[in-house]
Amino acid sequence: MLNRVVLVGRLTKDPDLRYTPSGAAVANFTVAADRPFSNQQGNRETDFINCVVWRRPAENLATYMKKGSMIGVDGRIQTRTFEGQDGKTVFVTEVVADRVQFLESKGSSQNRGQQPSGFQPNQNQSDQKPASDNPFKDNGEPIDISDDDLPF
Amino acid sequence: MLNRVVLVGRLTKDPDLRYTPSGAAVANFTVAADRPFSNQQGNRETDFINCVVWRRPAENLATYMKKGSMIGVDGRIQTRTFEGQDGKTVFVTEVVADRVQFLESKGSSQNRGQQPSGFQPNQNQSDQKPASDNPFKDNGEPIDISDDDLPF
Amino acid sequence: MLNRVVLVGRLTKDPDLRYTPSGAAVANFTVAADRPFSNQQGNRETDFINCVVWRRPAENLATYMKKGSMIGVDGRIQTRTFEGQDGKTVFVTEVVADRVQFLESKGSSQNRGQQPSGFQPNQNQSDQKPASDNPFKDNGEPIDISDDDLPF
Amino acid sequence: MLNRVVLVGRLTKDPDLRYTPSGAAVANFTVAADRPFSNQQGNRETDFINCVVWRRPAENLATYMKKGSMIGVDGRIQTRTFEGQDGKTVFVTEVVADRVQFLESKGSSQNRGQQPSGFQPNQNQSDQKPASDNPFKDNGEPIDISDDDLPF
DNA sequence: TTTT
DNA sequence: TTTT
Repeated sequence: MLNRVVLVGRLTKDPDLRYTPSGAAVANFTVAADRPFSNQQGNRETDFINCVVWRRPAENLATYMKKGSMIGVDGRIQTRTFEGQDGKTVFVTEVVADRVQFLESKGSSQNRGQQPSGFQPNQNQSDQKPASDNPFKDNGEPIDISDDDLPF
Repeated sequence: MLNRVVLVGRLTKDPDLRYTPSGAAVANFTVAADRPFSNQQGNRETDFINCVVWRRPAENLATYMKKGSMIGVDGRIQTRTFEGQDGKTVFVTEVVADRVQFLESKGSSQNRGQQPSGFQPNQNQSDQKPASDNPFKDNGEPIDISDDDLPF
Repeated sequence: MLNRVVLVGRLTKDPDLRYTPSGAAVANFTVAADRPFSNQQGNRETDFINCVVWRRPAENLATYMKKGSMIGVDGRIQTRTFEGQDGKTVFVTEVVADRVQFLESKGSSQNRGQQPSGFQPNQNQSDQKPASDNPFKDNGEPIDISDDDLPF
Repeated sequence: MLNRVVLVGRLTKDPDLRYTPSGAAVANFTVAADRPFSNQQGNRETDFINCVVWRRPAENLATYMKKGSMIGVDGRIQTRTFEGQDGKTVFVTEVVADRVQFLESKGSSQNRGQQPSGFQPNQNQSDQKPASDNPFKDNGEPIDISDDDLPF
């Protein structure tokens, strides 16, 4: 009856932006958050937390943040199940972000080189990623996500 | 680099208390947290969030709380993987509780009847649960949990 | 740029419900939250955290919760200043609740006796509280709260 | 009984590091956190949240972070009172940090010019601040803070 | 007493 | 100005 999560960490990959049949934007992303203390072997571990954000913040995230960018997430834990390809029920635990805070735009050097540094939208994605043979993955076209997942 | 979770909800079952080979107590439990708003079909959904707590609070949880008890959890999200029985890697996302707050001891009527209400430890579990044929599950004996999972 | 608070504790007094000139409900209340550990003198201290909630949840809080009731609060810290009666600037730090969760309805015995226990609205407040000679305090009439404080 | 705060924002001034009579380090600082949405007049407001951190993290904060640095704070709300200089009781609400996360070391240009950019400790504070005539303020000597405030 |  |  209360369910609140706050994360600060880095994106493990570029956000994956898609659209529901009804046109709602949804972005999936993973936050890598280093644990504050080291384990018994003396090294610090990292949690890789799957997150999802809907609508306008989803589009902003995909525009401004990329692999390695540091972000803050304010949201809640959601659990859901779906039918796996082998017919088995798959259990998913993920964070639904109410708000995403951009904490760094991942400067020039890690920016795939040719990119000027600074806070520029990644408009021409065609320069940056090889064309996908999945026509639904990289061009913002509707894919098979149910509108039932919309949080509000 | 920041990773904080706060939950309030009810236990979906009695906490599952075990011990590592080195004798550290660990309790697994699931918190059911109703979402505050209803979905498009007009009904409220629930998230079922797997949690783990170590050491003394694990023993207290198993002693005082049971299926249906309302608790608060202050912790962090942890992700880990293990080898499934089919050889595949299983990904787990769960909450490691730093602190568990007892908000209700689940009063008499749901207390399997014969129990007096109030805040009594569940000492003689033998009255309450059928004997398990897994000798490691219900008597607090060490089972196969790695001490590597100890958070500190 | 991220600002999140979660509290669980008890109301130190009945919520104070008022209305802005434009008719928006606002309730002030204080949450007593015991610290988890005891101090050097061996006793546990308590934090008394001032909170405010707006609109419908404000009215619900005033209807269903009272002094001693346990609640959960999900919100953010707000700071503001105002001119004190001595002309000095007063600094206020309080929690603005986005959501308030009722965790207990404060059972019968503490319920001013004549009240049946359970989850009944306190409709006829006139039975319960002596009439105030401040006409603005107990009858829901507009008082001097600025609409500027409205969070959204 | 649960009391958790997470903040991300910028320091409004250099952290104020002091020591208790028994030698425990304590740093006071204020975090400026912009609200996510704009008010009715169309501008975004900011909350200025007073915080305190003890021991080693206090010294690290004072060493590595300064006015304008972005930090994350994981802690709890604390309220306390003290006798004001006019004999009146003063009420304080502040955040006690369990953990402080450095999110930016405040690069060169804002670094008072002569400082090389990067993540260097501010060792020779004498270059940066005018000598104080209060011998207790800038040299790490014990001042009048009670050890009673120590959180653990 | 306020940061970018 | 403090709750159980």
